[in-house]
Amino acid sequence: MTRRSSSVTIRDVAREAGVSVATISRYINQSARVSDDVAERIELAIEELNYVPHAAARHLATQRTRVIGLLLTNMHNDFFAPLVSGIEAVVQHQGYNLLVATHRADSHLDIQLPIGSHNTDGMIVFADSLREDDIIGLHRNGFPIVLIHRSTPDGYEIPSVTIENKDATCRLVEHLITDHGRKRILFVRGPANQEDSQWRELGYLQALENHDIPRDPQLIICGEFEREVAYREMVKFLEDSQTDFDAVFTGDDDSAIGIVNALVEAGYRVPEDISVAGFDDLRLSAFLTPPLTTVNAPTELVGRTAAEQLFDLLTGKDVDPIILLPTEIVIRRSCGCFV
Amino acid sequence: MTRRSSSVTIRDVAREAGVSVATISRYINQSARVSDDVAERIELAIEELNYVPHAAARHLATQRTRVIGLLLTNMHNDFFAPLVSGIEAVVQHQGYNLLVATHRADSHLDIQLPIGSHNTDGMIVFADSLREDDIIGLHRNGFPIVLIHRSTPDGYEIPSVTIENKDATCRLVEHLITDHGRKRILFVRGPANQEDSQWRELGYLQALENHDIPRDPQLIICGEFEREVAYREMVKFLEDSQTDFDAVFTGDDDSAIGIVNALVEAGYRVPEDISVAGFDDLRLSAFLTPPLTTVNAPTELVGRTAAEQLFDLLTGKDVDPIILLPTEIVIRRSCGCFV
DNA sequence: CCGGTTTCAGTAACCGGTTACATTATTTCA
DNA sequence: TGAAATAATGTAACCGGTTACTGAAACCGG
Repeated sequence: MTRRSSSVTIRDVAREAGVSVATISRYINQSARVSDDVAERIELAIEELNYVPHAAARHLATQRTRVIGLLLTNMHNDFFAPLVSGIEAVVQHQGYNLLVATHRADSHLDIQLPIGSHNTDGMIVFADSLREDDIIGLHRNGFPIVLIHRSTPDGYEIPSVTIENKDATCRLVEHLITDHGRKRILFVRGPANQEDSQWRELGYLQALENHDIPRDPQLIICGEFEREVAYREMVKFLEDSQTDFDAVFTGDDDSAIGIVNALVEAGYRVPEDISVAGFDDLRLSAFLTPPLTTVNAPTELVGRTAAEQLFDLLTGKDVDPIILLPTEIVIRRSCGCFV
Repeated sequence: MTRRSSSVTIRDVAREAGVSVATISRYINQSARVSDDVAERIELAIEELNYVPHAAARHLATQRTRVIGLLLTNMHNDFFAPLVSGIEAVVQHQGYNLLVATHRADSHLDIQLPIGSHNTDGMIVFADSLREDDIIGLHRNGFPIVLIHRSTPDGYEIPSVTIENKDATCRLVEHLITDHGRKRILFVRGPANQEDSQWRELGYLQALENHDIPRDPQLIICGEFEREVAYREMVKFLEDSQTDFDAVFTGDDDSAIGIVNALVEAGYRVPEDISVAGFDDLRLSAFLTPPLTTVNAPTELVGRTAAEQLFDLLTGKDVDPIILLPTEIVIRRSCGCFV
């Protein structure tokens, strides 16, 4: 009948220990010394009553949630496991909690964001999980944000952690050209509005240009960074297109898997007939048959770095506005090399 | 100087709209009708002031957080992506948020759990991420819990969502025996204290027994459900052991990848020389070369189901104490079949 | 026209912590 | 020895919502 919840509060503990609530609070938060005698009684009372502080009450009083948010576009791609893992490690180390949500930038704008200043102390925003004006809006309100796999909007200083895409892609495609003599290289692009995908496409085009290979729009198909989509598109390409090709560069490893599968099913040998290279270096890429030549993206490090940036932001430390993490070409078998 | 945060509160909105805070609250929560006139003024005031309700204050007043917790052992294995994805979908659909944390059952017990009754309305506990007495303790306090990949402790009615392990394993191993004539089947087990691993081992042993094949302790190695560990152990086995074998069944697909890799490196052909089969049917398993014969575990469904169970628990609905989701054998190429 | 509902809105007590300020006891040191 | 500094604790006002209770106006049937 009474509204009082069954949970034991700080006042119960205070009564049990024979001290004031302030003292309990100070003891718990170590915010001031308490005498040994009192400390012991408090310890006992807490034990006795099985007291657990009420998070919401604490958040309300302190105006901090000790929670940080992570906004992703989806969670089912294997790419996200190390990303979340890296973030989680830092968050846990800092004694914070991690709130995870998925959201698409294009979704109904008027609905309330699952995470934001109302329930987290700061957030990490992945790629195009949030519209630019929403990001700016939050930032303008002083809400700490770190962007990953997405650059800072012009004119704003929102820290961002990205990886080097273009140059590595260019060098890897050049590897296909110079070391394996490939000239007709199919490019499998990702989502149009995702920066990683755009940079990788630029790197691909750059490599062609560097070697005076004319670009052929026929040689670009769209895999959406999704294995199944890439597989389907590749099958369709093999059936419909008369365009011949001798290599495939995919903007992501996940697609590369689908591509290789489609190729093998169609009777091509990888890498003898067709060289294949990807981007990401997923945990599984080394174990594929043939092992996938790719670009290593330090995904867990991206997560870790972004989380650290965010905590620097929260503690008022200086924060690098832009962090560009290096990537590294990983030569394996799928391009044609013997390793 | 003042402690007052810069954020706008419900009282500001009330003043702006010329009504009381109660009315604002009622309007926002749709907990009672307000006249159209008032509704419009409130809407305007909220817009004008850019008001966002303070989550902690709301939680404190309602004694609900609208957050559910997910406790995992780690996050880096690809297995977790669909699991989390499934949970997240339901949680989002219910208008809740998802708090994710990792924890090991064996870690220092006295440290406060990252999630629990203090900051979530309920939680989903994966396998051995939490000690049995901690689970029971929380449950005794009336905290809603759903277990996944772990059965209910004896004598308690904590809902659990698990998958059928033993029978499917048995049948798959029998497939290796009867359809491919394998008799010396290596088993790669997972963590000793994980139930899935235990059941799969029982299924393996059952299959041997059904076909009068003597069990050989030499033919069991430990892969810990980790690709790299399985790889290393397999390499070691190939170097050290004189024991011959003609098939490998691994308790999980992740290990199977490492196993195949070790076998291929050692000059074996899969499946011509050695049949390989796994368990899980990870997204990538179909794309491996050769495609992996395995048992399909409905991992996303496990997540979805567990989340639904938890919400039933939260809303006082009847909850199945035990849900055992069916698994299905998936025959591909790695066992030796032509598909 | 009148008592009884129904509808809409306001007042203020609460949720369970934190912390500024006040108070008392204990040292410290000239 | 006594004034000042220090240490340990208590009191009560917050934090920003929700909601039980109350009151006023509108509505309704007879």
